[in-house]
Amino acid sequence: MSAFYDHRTIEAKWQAYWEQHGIFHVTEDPSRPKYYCLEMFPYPSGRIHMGHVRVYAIGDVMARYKKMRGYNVLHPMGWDAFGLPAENAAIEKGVHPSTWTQENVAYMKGQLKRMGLSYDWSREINTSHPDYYRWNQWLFLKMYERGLAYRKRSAVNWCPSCETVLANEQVLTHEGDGAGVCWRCGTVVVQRELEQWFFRITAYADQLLDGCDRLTKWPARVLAMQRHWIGKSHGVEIDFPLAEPVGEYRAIRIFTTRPDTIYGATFMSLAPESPLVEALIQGRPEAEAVRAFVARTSRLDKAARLAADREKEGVFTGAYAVNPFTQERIPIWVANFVLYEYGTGAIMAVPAHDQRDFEFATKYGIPIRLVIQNPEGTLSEATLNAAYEAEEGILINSQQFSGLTVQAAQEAIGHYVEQQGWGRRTVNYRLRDWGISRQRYWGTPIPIIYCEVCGIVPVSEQDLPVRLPEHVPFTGRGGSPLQDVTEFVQTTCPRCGSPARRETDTMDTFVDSSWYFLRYCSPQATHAPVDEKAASYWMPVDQYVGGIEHAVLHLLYARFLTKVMRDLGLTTVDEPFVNLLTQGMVTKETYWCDEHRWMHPSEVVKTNGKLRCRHCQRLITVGRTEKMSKSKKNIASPEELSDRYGADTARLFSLFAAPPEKDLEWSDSGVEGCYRFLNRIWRLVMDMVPQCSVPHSSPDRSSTTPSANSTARVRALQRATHRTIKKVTNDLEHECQFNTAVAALMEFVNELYKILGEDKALSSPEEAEAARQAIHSLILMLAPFAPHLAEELWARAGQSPSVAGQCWPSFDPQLATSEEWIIPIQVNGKLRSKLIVPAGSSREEIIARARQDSKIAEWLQGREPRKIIYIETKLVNFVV
RNA sequence: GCGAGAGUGGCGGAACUGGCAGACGCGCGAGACUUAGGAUCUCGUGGGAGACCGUGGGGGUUCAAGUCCCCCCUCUCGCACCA
Repeated sequence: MSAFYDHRTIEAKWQAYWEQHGIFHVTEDPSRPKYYCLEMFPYPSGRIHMGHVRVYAIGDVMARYKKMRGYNVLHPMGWDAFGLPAENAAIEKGVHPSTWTQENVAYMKGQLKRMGLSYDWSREINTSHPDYYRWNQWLFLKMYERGLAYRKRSAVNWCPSCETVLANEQVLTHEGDGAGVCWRCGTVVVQRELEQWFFRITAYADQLLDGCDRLTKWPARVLAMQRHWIGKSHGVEIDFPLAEPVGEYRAIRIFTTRPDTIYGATFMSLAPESPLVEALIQGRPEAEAVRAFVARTSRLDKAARLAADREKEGVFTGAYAVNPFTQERIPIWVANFVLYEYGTGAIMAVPAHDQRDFEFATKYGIPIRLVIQNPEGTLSEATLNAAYEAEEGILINSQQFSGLTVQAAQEAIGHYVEQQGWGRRTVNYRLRDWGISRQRYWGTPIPIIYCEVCGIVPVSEQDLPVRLPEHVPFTGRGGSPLQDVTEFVQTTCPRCGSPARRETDTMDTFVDSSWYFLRYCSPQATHAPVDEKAASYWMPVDQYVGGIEHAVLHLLYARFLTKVMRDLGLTTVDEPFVNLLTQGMVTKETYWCDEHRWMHPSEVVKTNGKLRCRHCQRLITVGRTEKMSKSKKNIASPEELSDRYGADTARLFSLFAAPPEKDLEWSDSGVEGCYRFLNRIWRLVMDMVPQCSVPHSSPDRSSTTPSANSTARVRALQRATHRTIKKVTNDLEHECQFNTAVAALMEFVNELYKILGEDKALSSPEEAEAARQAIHSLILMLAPFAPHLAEELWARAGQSPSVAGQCWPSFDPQLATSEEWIIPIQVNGKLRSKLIVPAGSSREEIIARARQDSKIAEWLQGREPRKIIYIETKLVNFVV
C-alpha cells in the first residue's frame, strides 16, 4: 500500500460531492437552533494568501463542528468588491475595474472552493453589484431623512496618492515618526478643506460606548480600543468674556474636565485654526507675529504637529479675557498643542495643574497659581517643578470654594457655572462624524442631486439604484472620474425638473461592509436590504472571525449601522456580533542576501547546514520573523501548499501551529508533520477497514458498558476514545482551542497504534466493536479539521456520506476514566515516588500503601509525618 | 506617558478551580526495514556526573506556586498634547 494518500483525487471528489448534493445549503428552519458563523469577507485582490487560509480554516472548523452538533448553520461568503486597487488597475493597465474585479473574484472563488470550505455559495454577495449597492443608497436616503447623513464643509484628511478623502479611523499612525498615514497605501495624509457627506455616528456615541459593556465575548483589547476611540469625557463649557469684545465675538468658550481648577487659570489658549484668532489680532501690534506663527504651524501636517514630544509653542495675541470667577484679566495666547476639532478649540490654561500648560507657562514666563493642595500639604508655588494633576486634595486660593475636595469642587463649581449662566455641564467625545465621501469611481454613487433651484435633493427611492456609468475615463488625476461623465452628471431635479447635476463622489467602501452580514440573511431580497423575518431568524452573528486591524474601523462602523438599521425596523438586534475572534498574523522568518536583498524561501538553499543564496552563493542572514509580505518576500503560497500536501494539510497546520488569536509562525517542517499525521490516520483506518465496516452507531453507553470480561484492550480502546471525545469537544465548545484539539487527535492516533499493535488483529467481537467505535469517532472528530480525508475514510469504512452531516460523537464520562489512579507521592513537597492504585481507593488505603513504598520509607526514615496532605486522585504529600 | 497582552526546552507551543512542568508537533539522537532513504516504523530527547537545579529577575503566602500577592526587568500591540 502506498505510504501517501492521494489528496488530489480525494479532495476534488468530495468538493464536487458537497456541491452536487447541496450539503451546505441552508434555509430558515424554526425547528432547529441556528448558528451564524461568519468570517470577514475578502477584498478580491487577486489571490488568497496565508492569512486568508488561516481565518477561513478557523471559521470552517466552527461551522462544521456546529453543524455536526445539530445546529442549522449559516456560513456565507462574498466579496468586498469596491475599492481602489481595481481603479488603479484600470489606470495602469487599462482594464475596467469591473472586469478586473470579476476576474479576481472568479479566481479566488476557485481557490476558496479548493480549500473545502463549507459555504452556502447560493448566498454569495458582491458589493459592487447594483443589487447590493442600491441598498447602500437606500440606507443613505433613510439616514438623510433622519438627519443621520448630512453635508458640511470641513477640514478633512486627504491622501495625495489615493487622491481621496479618508475618515479619521482610516488615518493610521506611522511607526517611525508618528505621522498620520493612509490605511491603504501608507502615504502621509494632509489636511484639506472640502464639502463632504457625513454619517452622524456621534448620535450613537453613547449607545456604542454602553454596548461595549455587553460585548462580554469580545477580546478586551478591541473593546478598550473602541472605548478610547469614542473617548467620552464629562466636563463643563464655560464662557470667558473678552475684555474688549470684537464684532460678534463677546467671549471665548472653553471646555474643561477640571472646573475645580478655574481659580488657577492664568491664561487662555486658542487653536491656531480658530477664526477667533484673526478677529482678536486685528489692528494690534502682535498681529504679524501671530499670523506668522499660525502659518508656520498649519504648514506642518497634523500628526507632526501633534507628536507628543513636540515642544509646546505659542504666541501672545495682545488680547485679554476675563475669568468670570475672579474678574481677573488674563492673556489670550495661540498654542500649537490646542486642537481645533476637540471640545471648543480653546482652553483655559491652568499651569499648576496641567502639565502642558505648566510647560507652556514656564517657557513664556506666565504666572503659575496653585489652587489644589495635595493631601500631605507639601505643595508650594515656589517649589513646583511639574503640574500637580492628581485629583486628590483640597482647594486653596479659590474664594468660597476653598477647603472643598476636588470632587466636591467639581460638582459645586459646575453647578455654580450653570446658576450664573456662564456655561453648562456637558459631555465631550473624541469620536467625530464619519466622512463617507470619496473622490473615486469604483464605489457606491451617493444618491444626491444638486438642483439649481431646490439645492440638495435626494434621489427618489424608486429611481434606485443610481448606477455607475460604465464608460469612464481613467486618468488617475484630479478627483472622481465621474465628474467627466456628462450623461451621469447632467440630470434634472426630481422635485422641480430644473437642470441639475449629480453628486460625483462615491461612498467609502466601509459602508458596504458595515451591513453585509445582514444581507447574507436574505441575499436576494428585493423589497429591502434585508428581509426582516430572515434577519430575525439568523441574526445576530454567533461567531465572527477576522483580523485585529479592524478593531476600530469595520467593527465600529458595523455596530453603528446595525443600530441604525435596528431603528429603521430592519433588525431587532443591538449588536451584530456576539463572539468575536481576532486571529493573529501569519509570520515567517525573513532571508537577506547582501547582493540580492530580501530573498524568497525558494531562492535560499541549504548546504552543510548553512543557508546560501541560490544566485550568488553568499551566506544568507536570517532576519526576524515578521508578517508575511511581498516586500520582505517571506511568503508561503497557499497554492503550492495545496498542490503538494492538499487543502486538509494546509487547514490542519493553520489550526495546529498556534492558538487562533496569536501569531502563527510558518514552518515548512511543521506542515510536513501535519501531512505525516494525516497519512498516519489514512494507514490506520485502511488497515482497520476490513474489521470496521459495519453500520455506524453512535458510541452510546448502552452498547459499551464495560462488562466483567472486557479485555484490557477493549477498555484501553474505550478509554482512549471517550477521553479524546471529551477533550476535543471541550476545546471546540468552550475555548476555540483548535491547536490543543488537534494535539488530542494526534495523541489518540498514537495511542491507537500502540493498542492495536503491528498486526492490528482483533480477537473478539467486543474488541472489534471497540475498535470500530474508536475508528468511527476518529473520523468524525477529524471531519471539521480535514473534511476531505474524513469523507473518504468514512466512505471507505463502509458508511454512507456525508460525514459532514453526521452527529458529533458523544462521550461517556465513565468510559473516559481509568480503572487505575497514578498517585504521585511527595515528601516535603518533593516528588519521591508514584503509586498505582485501583480507582476509588480510600485515603487510608492509599496512605498506607504509600508508607510501604520502599522509596518513601527511605525518605521518611521511620519518622512520623507532622502532616499528611491527601488530594483525591491527585497526590499524597508527607510533611516531616 | 496611558491602555491591553506576553516572557516556559534547540524551535512552535501544552498545563482545568494552586497539586507529577514541558502534552502535541518540529528538530535532534539511536535502532528496525531497506540497493538507497530526505519514505515508514520503534525507542529516546529540559539541564547536570551527581546531591540536585529548572517556567524573565527579586521577595512573599502555602504542605505545595508557571498558576495567588508585592516590587522590578524585557518584549509586542494599540493610543498618544483630547483640555
